[in-house]
Amino acid sequence: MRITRATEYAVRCILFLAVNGKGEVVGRKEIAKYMEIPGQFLGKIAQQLAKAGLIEIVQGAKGGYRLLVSPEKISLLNAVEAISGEIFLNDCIMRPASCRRSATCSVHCLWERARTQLRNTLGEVNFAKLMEGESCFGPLEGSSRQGR
Amino acid sequence: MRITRATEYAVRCILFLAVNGKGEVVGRKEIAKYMEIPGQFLGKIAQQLAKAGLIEIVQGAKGGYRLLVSPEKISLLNAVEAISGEIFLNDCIMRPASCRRSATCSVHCLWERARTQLRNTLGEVNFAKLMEGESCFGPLEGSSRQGR
DNA sequence: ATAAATAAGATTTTTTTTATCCTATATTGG
DNA sequence: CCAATATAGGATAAAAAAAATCTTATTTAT
Ligand code: SF4
Ligand code: SF4
Repeated sequence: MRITRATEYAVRCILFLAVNGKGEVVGRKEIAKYMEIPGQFLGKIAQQLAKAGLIEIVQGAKGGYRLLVSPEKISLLNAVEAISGEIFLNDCIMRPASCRRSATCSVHCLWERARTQLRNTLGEVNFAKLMEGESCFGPLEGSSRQGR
Repeated sequence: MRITRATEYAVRCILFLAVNGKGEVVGRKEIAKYMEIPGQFLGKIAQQLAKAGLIEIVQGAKGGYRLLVSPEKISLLNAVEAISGEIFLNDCIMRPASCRRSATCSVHCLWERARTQLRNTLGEVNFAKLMEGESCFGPLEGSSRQGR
């Protein structure tokens, strides 16, 4: 029940690009160095982010990555799912046919609820917020009170 | 971002024991057959459930497993964490020292929030509810409105 | 005693994750 | 145009985690 390292790296990468300004090209090595990401691995991750339309890859000397979408329009969920694919918590949520009980299983329903809630929480915060660091404090707007 | 098969099996096992009644000994093979769990694998899982104090293992002929705790006192979270250990969503939540940014990182805070929320959701439902199947419908008592 | 059942440790197999290697390609600047 | 610089992209390797099974030992009912 963990996000993968690749996902964590992707979040850091987007965050760094966001801080440097949307549209600004930042070298892969620079990102890797500052965000402590294995350089080549970042390359692979960038490919997926590009495929998801979040960044553009600029080749050649002075190449690097450029954020295509405004930070406030990228949610943490977008970043996570761009790398790991849609979040399901259990196989039966992804493919109900994988378990013959799924239609009537009350546990199944719980997973579904937990999943929706998790996705909502991650979907509520965007990278503009994350840059500011404000998301640490107070309740998220639009969400009913929950923890902290 | 998935629960493991072992965890899913553990949940099924407890559910089956709960349906058969607390204190009742049910053979491992019977559980495995009805709940479609690889028999020997269930043995391993049972060891962990026993270590967590949820079940008792009864050896010998007519042996099997016996639920030690009332279904209403076992939350889904208890079952999950008995097998997978405490839920953290990211390494930095488990060991803040693993990332030097953790003290000031706003993403870190988000993971913390998501984690708390997830654990709360799983902690709110118990196996008595799951047996009834009621947990599928309506909001969970005690929780502010969320999804569905 | 014997048969029936699980325990427990070791081991194997499979899958996923993480990372790197290598050749190709694009871009900049002289 | 050429050389230097950087990333792309496919293949592969290494490591870790998950899933399952094998083997021998132990326990208990009859
Ligand atoms: S038993 Fe329920 S929760 Fe488990 S896999 Fe089947 S449908 Fe999903
Ligand atoms: S950057 Fe933030 S979220 Fe990522 S590991 Fe470090 S503290 Fe955690």
